[in-house]
Amino acid sequence: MSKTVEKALQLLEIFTEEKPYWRLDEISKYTEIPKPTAYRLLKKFVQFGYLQRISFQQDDLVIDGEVYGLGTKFLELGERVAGRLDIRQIAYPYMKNIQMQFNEAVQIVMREQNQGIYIEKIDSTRPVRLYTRVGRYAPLYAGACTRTLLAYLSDDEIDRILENPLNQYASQTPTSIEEVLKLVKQTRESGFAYSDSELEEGSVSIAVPIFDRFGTVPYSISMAGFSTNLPKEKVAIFVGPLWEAAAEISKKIGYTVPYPYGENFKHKQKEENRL
Amino acid sequence: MSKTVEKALQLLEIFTEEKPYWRLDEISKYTEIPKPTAYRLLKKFVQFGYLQRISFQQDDLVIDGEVYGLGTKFLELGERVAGRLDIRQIAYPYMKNIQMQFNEAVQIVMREQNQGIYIEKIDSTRPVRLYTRVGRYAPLYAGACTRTLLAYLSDDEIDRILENPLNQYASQTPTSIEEVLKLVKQTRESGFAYSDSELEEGSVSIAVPIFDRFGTVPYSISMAGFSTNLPKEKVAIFVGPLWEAAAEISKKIGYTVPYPYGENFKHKQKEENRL
DNA sequence: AACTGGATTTCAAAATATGAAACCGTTAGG
DNA sequence: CCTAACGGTTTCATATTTTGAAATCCAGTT
Repeated sequence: MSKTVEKALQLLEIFTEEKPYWRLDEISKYTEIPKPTAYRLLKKFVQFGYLQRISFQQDDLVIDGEVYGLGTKFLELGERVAGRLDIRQIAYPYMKNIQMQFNEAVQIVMREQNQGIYIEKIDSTRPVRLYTRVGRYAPLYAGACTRTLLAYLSDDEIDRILENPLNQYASQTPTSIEEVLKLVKQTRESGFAYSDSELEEGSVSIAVPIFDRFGTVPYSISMAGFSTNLPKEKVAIFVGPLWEAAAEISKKIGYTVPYPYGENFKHKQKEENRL
Repeated sequence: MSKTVEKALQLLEIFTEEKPYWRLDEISKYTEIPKPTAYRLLKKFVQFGYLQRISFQQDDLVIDGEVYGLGTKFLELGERVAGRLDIRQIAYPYMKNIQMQFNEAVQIVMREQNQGIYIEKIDSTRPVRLYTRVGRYAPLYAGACTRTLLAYLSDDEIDRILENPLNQYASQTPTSIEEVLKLVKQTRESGFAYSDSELEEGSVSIAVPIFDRFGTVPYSISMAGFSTNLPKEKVAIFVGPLWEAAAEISKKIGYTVPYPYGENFKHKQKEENRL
């Protein structure tokens, strides 16, 4: 059912970061959708603003050219989605504060079912710096920010999520359920997560949970950079300010219990949890 | 042709700022698409992440609830579109500078065929302040930022654009072609545009053009606020810094001719233009 | 003038969408 | 505890749409 729409939406999927612009016959060949069909779909998407015909004159991009690319309608609708995440406005000053202290990238990740999504970021201003992207999805089991989200789910939910196969993204991505559970346990005990080369080779991040009024952890806040600047031995230096920020943000979104910095974390966990 | 996809995309259009969340049978009634059909379309959109099922527990929103709303996929793709507009990175520091000087909202608008679209903004921090939104579309004939874009098109293009009917958005929206042309002429002669209550009642904005390497005006930069803070008599105070910023930005995107501040603007216009 | 690499259009066959009606699951009311 | 009401979901025969090979068009080349 809805095969036509499905085909249409699959067509949209090819406009990736890696290859954002396509000509009709490339699309037709790549997707194996015959030219006339692809043509008609593309035309509809253009009509609605989801795609645009673009061309490049040197570096400048001009509308109505010969290749297809994502349209500004996505900007519009993306902003509309962003608008309802008022955590962003709340968190921003605290993020800025941390970024100014350490000049590392700071980001907020939100849980969305079995994934995390970056919903706000501030980049560092170092000449060589890590880029994170708002809107990027990441698995819950790898990387500090998403693992923080995972750690504060119930054991049952964690099990359910870990039923899906684990991908190896970089040299230190945990590749077995046991490894993930061990890291989850660590996070629960220490109250923060540390990752090095789990999602991206050479990139390190430190994350702590943000609690909402129900005591669940819908968001995490993290710092990310390279291991030279964020070595594991110095974690304590960074975790403190992150906790402060997370505590303030949690309070503003309705968490009434005192934020369980470090030591206290452990007995926050439900009794029946096995980890 | 592509009726099915068309219907599907029309369905997406109902998720507006005014009514962002819908239940299935509301959708069915409102769009007059029978329930099973709407159901199947919605399901596909959810599957691809363009829509989400959401519910509200007090103020918090929870995934997998009973109403449909736009999905975070739009955040992702919106950021991707934003990424290719590197004018944003270039312009941001200059925008910030102006915002700090006057504490008014500052925005960059880009021309996209017959419309303008807000692609970057900084809000003022005043207690009562104007909100602009990135991703918002505006007509070229009304409002200072878009009229600046209009003014630097050729007469022919202006005529073509003004063939479309003019909407009245607020008390001062120009409602006849003559009015628009008069304002265009003013803008061309003075090198900036001023608007008061053209798009939104009570809101004022002042805009100047940003030139690219071809000498065309793909963007404009503007300040916006309320008439108490930005009265017409004091325009000169604001235009200067805006020109400075626009000149710097223009230079950075490849405009090699000296930026034609005020007086010089007039003879920049092509000879054959009638205005 | 002929060629080429693409984008469009055509049209009958084939696949898909359609929607009235039935069904299901949860909540509300008596 | 039963029944109603109200959504969401599924069914299935019919009707509409999609489909895509081939033909055509169009704008640069050669």
